[in-house]
Amino acid sequence: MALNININTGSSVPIYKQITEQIRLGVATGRLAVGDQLPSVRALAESLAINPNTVARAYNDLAHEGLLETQPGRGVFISAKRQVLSREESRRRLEPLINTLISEGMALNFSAEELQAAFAKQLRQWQNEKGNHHE
Amino acid sequence: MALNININTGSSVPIYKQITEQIRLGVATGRLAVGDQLPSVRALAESLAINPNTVARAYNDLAHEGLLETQPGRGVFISAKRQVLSREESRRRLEPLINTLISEGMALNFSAEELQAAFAKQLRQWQNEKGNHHE
Amino acid sequence: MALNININTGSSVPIYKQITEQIRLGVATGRLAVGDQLPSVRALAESLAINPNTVARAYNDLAHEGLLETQPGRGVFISAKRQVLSREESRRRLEPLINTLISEGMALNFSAEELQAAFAKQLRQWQNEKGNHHE
Amino acid sequence: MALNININTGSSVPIYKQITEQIRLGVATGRLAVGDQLPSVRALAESLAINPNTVARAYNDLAHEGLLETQPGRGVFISAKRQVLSREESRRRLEPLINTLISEGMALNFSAEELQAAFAKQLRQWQNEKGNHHE
DNA sequence: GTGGTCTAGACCACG
DNA sequence: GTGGTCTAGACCACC
Repeated sequence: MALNININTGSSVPIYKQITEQIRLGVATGRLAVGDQLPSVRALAESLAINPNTVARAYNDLAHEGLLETQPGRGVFISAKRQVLSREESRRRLEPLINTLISEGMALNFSAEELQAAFAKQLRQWQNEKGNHHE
Repeated sequence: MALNININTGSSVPIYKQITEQIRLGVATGRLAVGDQLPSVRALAESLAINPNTVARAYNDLAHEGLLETQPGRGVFISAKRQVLSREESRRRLEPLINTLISEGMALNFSAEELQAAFAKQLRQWQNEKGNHHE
Repeated sequence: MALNININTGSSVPIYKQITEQIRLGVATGRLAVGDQLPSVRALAESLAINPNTVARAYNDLAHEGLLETQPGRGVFISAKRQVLSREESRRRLEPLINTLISEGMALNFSAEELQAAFAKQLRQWQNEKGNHHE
Repeated sequence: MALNININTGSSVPIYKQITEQIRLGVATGRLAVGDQLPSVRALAESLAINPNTVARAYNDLAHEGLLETQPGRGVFISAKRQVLSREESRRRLEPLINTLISEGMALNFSAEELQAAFAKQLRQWQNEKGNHHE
């Protein structure tokens, strides 16, 4: 199944990050497998109606991470996924992300229960998306 | 209890956001109570070795959120909590925060269940902390 | 129709407020419609012969109010209208505006009835104006 | 009846202006008559728990306007009220005040009807206050 | 002393 | 090209 990238130009998240994030996630969720081919810089830029430089930057970032490879003349491919972080290191990185969400959520006047519910709801939506790709 | 703000000038997170974040956190945990006076713009700027304008911007943002009040000539104070944003707007702002956590969490190879559990655990810690400050 | 902003540097009203005020007015009267692009920070600063930071601050304030959106690298646009503040907060902010009008009006020796009449008259003019822009 | 001045230190309106405004209004509404004595700078400062300099500045402003006179050694008194502005000039000054209220009110998402109602309601409150003083 | 406003000019991220 | 952030330093209003 081809990767379907969605861009929100109104968001404060930079476009190139939206792209890298979605590809990274596609790999993490199994939607993109090792060896899969991605659209060319030009093709993706055109289909998203954005600047080719922006796509190039996203691909470039991912190539530096080793998540994909550009084979000149052939195209762009997902390369082997490597588990670089230890479980413990992953937890260490996760914690501040959670704390940020909690403190900002509380500043927005949400109770712990509301935050919990909103988080669970959003998680379910993500899982549904993932489920659909496996059909 | 005095608030101790720490700044990391090397971080990609803007300084003024590091400040707002830590003050929000102080309020959320109960370390900062309604009516508490914060250090003056100049004093905080000096102790952090940053420009007063940067502190002023942080205070300004929080004042707009209704978290604190600036009284020209007198100082800066934690204000009584009130619902400044509409619920709809609050939800609109909460959503991207949650999505960031989920997508980064998944990029870290955590399952939905693990994320949910980690979030719930962290929330419980916050509530305990807050309880302690209310003694 | 292009928005024509006029600045009075001699006024005691801060420049950034003169700007926000005129843009708010443009939106309220319908002269500025959703999706319209505003002049860039630098362009407006140059045409008004003021510092770009001052324009940026005005735009920033309006963005926080939800009246416009800044898209880094692309420009500044009028955003779809939405209820950003809670009704309670909106009323809280409206009240001092009304009180100022009343006390200044009374200082000008107008009776309550005269003020009421003048206000109603002005309101009608606004509605006519707005109607014209919607044609 | 003695003048009862109320100060709101949390307001964005400077304290000295709150004082001048209330005295000006007391005269306009007849609550303060020509020849009435005002509390001394020191006495008023103490009763309001504010800085004497602030009271002095307020009295000073009003003395410059000719609304009150300080008679050294005797006290501060309301002096003759003079109608300085022509009716037409008053109207010219009133109009922009009304327009500001309307455009800001609309930016706060209030309809013309809501603005009209809020204005009428606030006006009634002012009249009740005035009425009470005449009892 | 306090915060508010403005300028001038720099550097960065983004498209 | 766009806006975002930060610094340095000035002047003002207020207390």
